[in-house]
Amino acid sequence: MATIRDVAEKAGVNISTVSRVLNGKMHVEDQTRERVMQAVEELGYRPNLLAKALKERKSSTIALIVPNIRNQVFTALASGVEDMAIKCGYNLFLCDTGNDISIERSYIESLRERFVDGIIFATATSESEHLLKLNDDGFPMVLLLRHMGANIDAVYCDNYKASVDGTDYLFQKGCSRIAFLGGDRKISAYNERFNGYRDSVESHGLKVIDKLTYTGHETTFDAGYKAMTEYMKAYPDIDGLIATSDNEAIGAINAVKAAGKKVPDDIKVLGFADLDIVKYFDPPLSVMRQPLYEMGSAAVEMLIERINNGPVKPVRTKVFKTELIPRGSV
Amino acid sequence: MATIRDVAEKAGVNISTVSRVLNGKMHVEDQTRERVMQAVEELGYRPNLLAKALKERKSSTIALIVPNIRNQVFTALASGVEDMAIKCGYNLFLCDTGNDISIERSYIESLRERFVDGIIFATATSESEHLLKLNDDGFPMVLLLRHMGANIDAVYCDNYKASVDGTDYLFQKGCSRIAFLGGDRKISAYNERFNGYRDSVESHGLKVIDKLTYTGHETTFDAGYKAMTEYMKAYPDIDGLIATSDNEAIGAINAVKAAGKKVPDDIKVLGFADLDIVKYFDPPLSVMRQPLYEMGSAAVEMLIERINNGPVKPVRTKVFKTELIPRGSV
DNA sequence: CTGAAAGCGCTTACAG
DNA sequence: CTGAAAGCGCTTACAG
Repeated sequence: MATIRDVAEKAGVNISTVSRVLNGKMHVEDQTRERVMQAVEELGYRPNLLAKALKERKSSTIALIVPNIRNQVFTALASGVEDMAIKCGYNLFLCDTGNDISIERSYIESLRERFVDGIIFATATSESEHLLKLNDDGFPMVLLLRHMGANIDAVYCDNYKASVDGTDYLFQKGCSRIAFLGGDRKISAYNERFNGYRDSVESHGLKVIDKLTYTGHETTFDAGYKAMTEYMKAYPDIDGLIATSDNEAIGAINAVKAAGKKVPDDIKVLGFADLDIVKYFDPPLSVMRQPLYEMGSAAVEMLIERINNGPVKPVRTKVFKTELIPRGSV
Repeated sequence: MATIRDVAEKAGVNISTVSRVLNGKMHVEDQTRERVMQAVEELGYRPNLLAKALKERKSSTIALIVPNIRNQVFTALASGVEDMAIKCGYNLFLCDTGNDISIERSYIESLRERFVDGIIFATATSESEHLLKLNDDGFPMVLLLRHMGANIDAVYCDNYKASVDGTDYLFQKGCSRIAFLGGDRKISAYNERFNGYRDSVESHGLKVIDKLTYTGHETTFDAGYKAMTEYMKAYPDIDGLIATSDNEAIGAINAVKAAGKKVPDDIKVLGFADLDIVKYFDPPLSVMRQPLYEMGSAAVEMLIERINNGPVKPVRTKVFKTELIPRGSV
């Protein structure tokens, strides 16, 4: 590989001049520029970004940390993050923690050793003290999907309102006995969605159906199936379900079918996210839609702003609106 | 951040000694090592991997290039790639080309500027001349899922045999009029699956049903829906379908249902991949299973071997077996 | 076993 | 507008 030295030699100038031409910061005489560019061309010169980064103390890389990339929620997020990162001149490291906090820690360590300019976390829980600490260190970071209160930049959606609206919608469609299918309360999104559900149900003078057994679970198809099966046993009069994830909603629908009941006639089911596949199910899943791709893009924009401006500016949050997408399951 | 110089000073040794302790290559006296490690500890020293990479000409990063991360085939692959990369001490760049060859080119350029040690491509087509060239340059790379003939390391599955077996299976289950739902023939996997289908059908003395209109299409739900709808019109006696992707298969099943027919009673549908979600559909999708996660891991192992051994060794390929997973759709 | 020095390929004050 | 020099933080021959 040709270096800046080779280019300088070929063009008959000093390496600093080559650097100036390539970075376009200072005025360089047209003739000189021409000669440099020609040398660059002829040698097929490509700058060594490692050297540049070492000197500039800026790598133009960012990282996205997710708990499980095979969950389509995070895939959609990753897609938005990746596209925007590239658009802004950054390359993206993908890190999958598998929900293991010690793996997350070691990711953070190696990413800092690589001088990534910032990190987007889609893994925050109320127990993520290491994230608080990282933020206090002034390291550029943005929480995505899940927040930790007011001290860290974050992009998420209006989970509480979405859940109120979603539950109200089920009532409006004739449900009178609505259960909630949650996720780990240590995750802000799930906690807020529970609160929204609870407030809607109580405002209708009814009682919450939420077996706290499911508090610690993951939002998987199988968890949804299992939970719905038990709900139907424990509360035979259930006629509606709001799930905190599409995966659980689909699993729950399968459980309803397996029990010989019908969706939406016997039990209406509302999902949360609008993953790419859910409209192809039978019945197509009605959801509170989160604009995941756009949220991913927004997180990158926020992160880059933080990278450029440093930790001085006030903490920012961007809260996306959810949208009810009525389909066949309600 | 503390540097190696700070550590050396604190420990009262030369920076080269610090380097030796940290890299553990040469013998260092126990006392000296102790002092160094203590200084490292006290300062919270972390090495600058950019500087290390610049000096060693090895970044310990690799990249995965996919056409569309939102297609679960590539998510499953990425999961295997990421886990194995981390296990081997590499960080992973994720690059999504959106099937745009000029974006792929610019990814390759920036990745080389970042001195990634190698790249895994899940994007190869018969028109990927730039990949041929990169390989000729001696750059470490592995093709994943799709190969380009014998000159580049590759990991894929036995598409031809899988397709023969899959089609035979449909015959065995009583089908006599089996259509094929393909993908772009410029992609080795799709081409080989067509060939397998064709040979099976012809060995039964029957004719291929494959509207070449679909040759250039993407393997999406909607493409599957549309194609199946037209197939049913053009060939009302169709009683089986082998799809080259799960997405198309699901779309096709929906088309069958929409036409008032039943799967599998009227038309049997076989998918290809075994994406995480397909067993939750109604009916659950029968598939030829590709071990995507394992294929991703294997590609990393092959790539790292290539990185360590250079371009001298003969080209290697690893071909995974597929497995028939019978479920409800056949 | 350890130190002093050179160098990886850049950028950027500092001169002129 | 351009050049010469220092330095980013490491590793690794070269001496001793």
